[in-house]
Amino acid sequence: MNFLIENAKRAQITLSKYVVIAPLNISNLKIVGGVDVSYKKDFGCASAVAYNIQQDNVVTYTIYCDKVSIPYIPGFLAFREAPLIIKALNKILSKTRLDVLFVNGHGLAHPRKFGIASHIGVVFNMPSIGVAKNLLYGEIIAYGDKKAIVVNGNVVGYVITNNNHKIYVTIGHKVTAEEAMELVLKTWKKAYALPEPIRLADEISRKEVRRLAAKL
DNA sequence: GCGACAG
DNA sequence: ATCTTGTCGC
Repeated sequence: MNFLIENAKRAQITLSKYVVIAPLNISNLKIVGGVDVSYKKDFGCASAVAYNIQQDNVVTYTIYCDKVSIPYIPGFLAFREAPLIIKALNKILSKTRLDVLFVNGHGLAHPRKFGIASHIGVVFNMPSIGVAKNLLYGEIIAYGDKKAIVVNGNVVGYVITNNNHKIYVTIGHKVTAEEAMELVLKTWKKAYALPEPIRLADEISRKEVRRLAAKL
């Protein structure tokens, strides 16, 4: 089966209508999830991590690996990674609840306002936030001491810095741009390039890919 | 046509 | 994202 970009575009445009931008009320949040995928050629491993932000520790985590058939195409990352992420998420949701999910990539800072963070959030009807190391779409506008990520005149997220590290935080689903930024700042340790839930998912998925690749 | 381009 | 060991530096 071939991957048809025109069909994928229509799917994104249609699904983007289901994205909700609303306050999450992050003050009492406890379990923050993080997901990421690592690869070895066309073999990928997704990891989902549940992180307790009140106790600063990992509650549990899951892994799901499989061959991937769709290549990385800018603007269509979700079609490559979502199949693995969905499996890892279903596994972790059978063990714990997640109050919000951090996804490695963008949410509304996307040509069709439907980056992978929004995609996963809508599919699971769960609050989600995009965390990316590079910009895909949108412009950066400084407002005082903050740098907003703007798409079609709307602030969809913020650029935040930590030592030498810079990350782009955007609305995925069921959260506001300000809350997304606050929540990421709250889980971002100074020594690392990414907030804990995603940093750990990245570390676990990468180790798993290497472990399995060594057995081949 | 040219340049940009999450992971 | 990944290819890739040890090594230079804070």
